[in-house]
Amino acid sequence: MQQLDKLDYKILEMMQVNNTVSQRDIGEAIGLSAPAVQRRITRLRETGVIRQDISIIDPEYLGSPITIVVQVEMETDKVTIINETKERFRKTPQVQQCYYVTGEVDFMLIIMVFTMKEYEALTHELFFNNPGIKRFKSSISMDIVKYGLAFPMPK
Amino acid sequence: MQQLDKLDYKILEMMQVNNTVSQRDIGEAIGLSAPAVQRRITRLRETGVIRQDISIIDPEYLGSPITIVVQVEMETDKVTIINETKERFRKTPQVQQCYYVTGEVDFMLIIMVFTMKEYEALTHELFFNNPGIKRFKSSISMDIVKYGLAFPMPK
DNA sequence: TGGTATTTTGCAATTTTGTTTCATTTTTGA
DNA sequence: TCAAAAATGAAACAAAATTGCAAAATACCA
Repeated sequence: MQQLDKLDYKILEMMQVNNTVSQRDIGEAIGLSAPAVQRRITRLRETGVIRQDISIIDPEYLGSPITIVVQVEMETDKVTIINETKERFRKTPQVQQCYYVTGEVDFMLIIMVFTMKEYEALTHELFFNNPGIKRFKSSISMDIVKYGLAFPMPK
Repeated sequence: MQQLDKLDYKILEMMQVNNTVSQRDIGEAIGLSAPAVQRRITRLRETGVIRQDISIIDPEYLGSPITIVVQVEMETDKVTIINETKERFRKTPQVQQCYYVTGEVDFMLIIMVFTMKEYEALTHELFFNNPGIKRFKSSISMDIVKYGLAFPMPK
């Protein structure tokens, strides 16, 4: 993907908040025709700038969701162990996000489950059954103050 | 919103991964006509089960994004102070997510910036200029292992 | 259990949106 | 300055979403 211009930024800015706006409306907002907008969106998707298009679901309507921020400390820095662990986290559906971080701990996880029983089982699966893991600390969320993936466009 | 049924779950399951699939395709996958799917989606949106529809953008294409997990500890538990702080986090565009958590710290933030200068300025704005905040700890992400908001449907 | 009211559904028609074509304009690079 | 490449808008086209309506399924109550 060659350099993005200001029009691309504006399109991304709109779509990272609402990707159901029509190309006509986007075009009107930024001063382009619908086909021009459509070509840009297609290219943004093909090149991976737009990585995914999703609905954000409010889990409150599906039960009593429990969000937990988990800090994971590893025994070792061995690349193979780290990579295996990453792969396991990636494949676990309850893990919404996983960051490999600097500092005292190695991983930060955002996990969502619907019961504590489910979380307990998950900790066994993810942590206790994994010899590479030294310890983990769970912080339970009492309030999801902000929830999204949007960020300000640079410059 | 009255009780969701299995068909709603399936629709949500599909759309939380890709909300550009056509209603016809969804209908085919779950055994409903396109209009039936459309009515369900409309209701899911109106009632807030589907909270938002967005494009996920890969910030790598816009510069050198820096993701930071920040743990924030407050001086006090006073509700007004806590609420003001929540509101500030909510309104800050660089804050992607904010969880109010149990344990040693009070808030967990996922922050994205494009330069350390920007982060430094942000810490002043959010933390140093806020007397309610006792201390904060930044963990810089070296690798975003997993990145999303999807979760497994219950049951 | 039987009957009625309510809701949900599919089909067909309509409307809106997305996509393609093509000639023109703009930008790029030599 | 000029030629090649890229991007654009208008119009035509295709596909998707939406609406109206009658039939089927479900829920409710006597």
